Amino acid sequence: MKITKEKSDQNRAALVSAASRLFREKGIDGVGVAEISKAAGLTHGALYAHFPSKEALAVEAMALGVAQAQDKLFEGAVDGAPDLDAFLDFYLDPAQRDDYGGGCALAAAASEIGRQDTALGEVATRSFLGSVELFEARLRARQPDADLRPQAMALVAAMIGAVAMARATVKSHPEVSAQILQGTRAMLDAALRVP
Amino acid sequence: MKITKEKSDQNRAALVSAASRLFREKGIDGVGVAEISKAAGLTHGALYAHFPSKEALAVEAMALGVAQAQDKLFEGAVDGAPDLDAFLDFYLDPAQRDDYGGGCALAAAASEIGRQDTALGEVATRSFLGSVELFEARLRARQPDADLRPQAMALVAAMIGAVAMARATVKSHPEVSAQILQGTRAMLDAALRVP
DNA sequence: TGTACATCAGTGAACGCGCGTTCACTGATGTAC
DNA sequence: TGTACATCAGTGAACGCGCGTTCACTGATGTAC
Repeated sequence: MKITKEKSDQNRAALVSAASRLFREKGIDGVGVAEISKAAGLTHGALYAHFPSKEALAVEAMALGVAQAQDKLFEGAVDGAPDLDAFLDFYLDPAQRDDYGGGCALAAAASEIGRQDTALGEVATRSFLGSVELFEARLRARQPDADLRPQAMALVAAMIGAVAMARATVKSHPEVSAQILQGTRAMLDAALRVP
Repeated sequence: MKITKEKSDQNRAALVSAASRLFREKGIDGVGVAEISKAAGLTHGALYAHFPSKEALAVEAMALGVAQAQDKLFEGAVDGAPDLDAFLDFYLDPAQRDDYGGGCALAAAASEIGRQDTALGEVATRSFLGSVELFEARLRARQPDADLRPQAMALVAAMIGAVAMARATVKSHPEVSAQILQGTRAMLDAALRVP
């Protein structure tokens, strides 16, 4: 049966939201369209009224994850400048490591993105560069003239790699996992500290 | 038909080798037992004469990848001390980034390991800690007394994260991908340089 | 405002397909006498 | 050394299952008159 435009939009958003959470939790290959649709309170057929394919849904789901992360980043913003230290505290906390579904989409999908279609890599790169710019701005406070882009990229990649490796190690060696996060926090602190 | 013990051992090794390469290329969920068996010159039934499940094969395949990486590391060893700089050159080179099947298993599976069974995380952690020890030994040359473990862990995770993100970005933004590798190389150089 | 009807989001059965795993069978190997 | 036979790695058909996608159908919505 046909439903109101408003309800249809809600359903679409519910699909993207469920996909965003489930893809991060179980990986893109690890969850099917039936499970996503069910989580959104629909049947799988309805999914194809909104998206041409699972892949197209994955791209939108990744974009939502990115948008949510930016919202979180600018939550504690003062004068438009986000609180980078608070963000690092949040990002490198064991709670974020253990929250696949609500955590960082890049860390959750890091090694899968390169194997998926280019559109997903496009969205992932945009998200990555968003963080890089924040780091770069912070670095510029102590080295105003240098080309700080590659260094900022290295720091963001390090942060993402830390969460990915912390997740890979936590089941068998929880103390190693914790040390990865701590060591990375200290490394980023040293690199970003304004003297 | 029954075959010689020697041939059987060769077939088993061929299965592990093919699995190691294909899992890194396509992800563990992205390749089936039929494809692995075919690549090893066997049918899928034979796989179950050697391994109880696909998962058990994945653990051995990861262990092989780790062993190969260590062999590579100790190739250029002088007095038992591997050439860390040469290893970094190799690891952060675009060629390694583009060689999923022959490259680093941790970078290829980073975000998948945590979702798989603990046995795989165990092997991955062992590999990770192997590299951490090398980095730690190098760091100790300039700071003999400090607790350098967390810092060494952060550097190794940064290196793996760099390759994972370089792979995620290379299709849509090759210049970003290259800068991630360059920036990480420079960061590791600075951290490891003996004054 | 009331009526007739085209629209289309959502349903659920069905599609072909490939998955991981099982199993009866084959037949050369390797062993026991 | 020669013969009889148990072993077991490998084959290939078959298992049930879940996958992504399609499609005929439903029926409330929203529009045209």
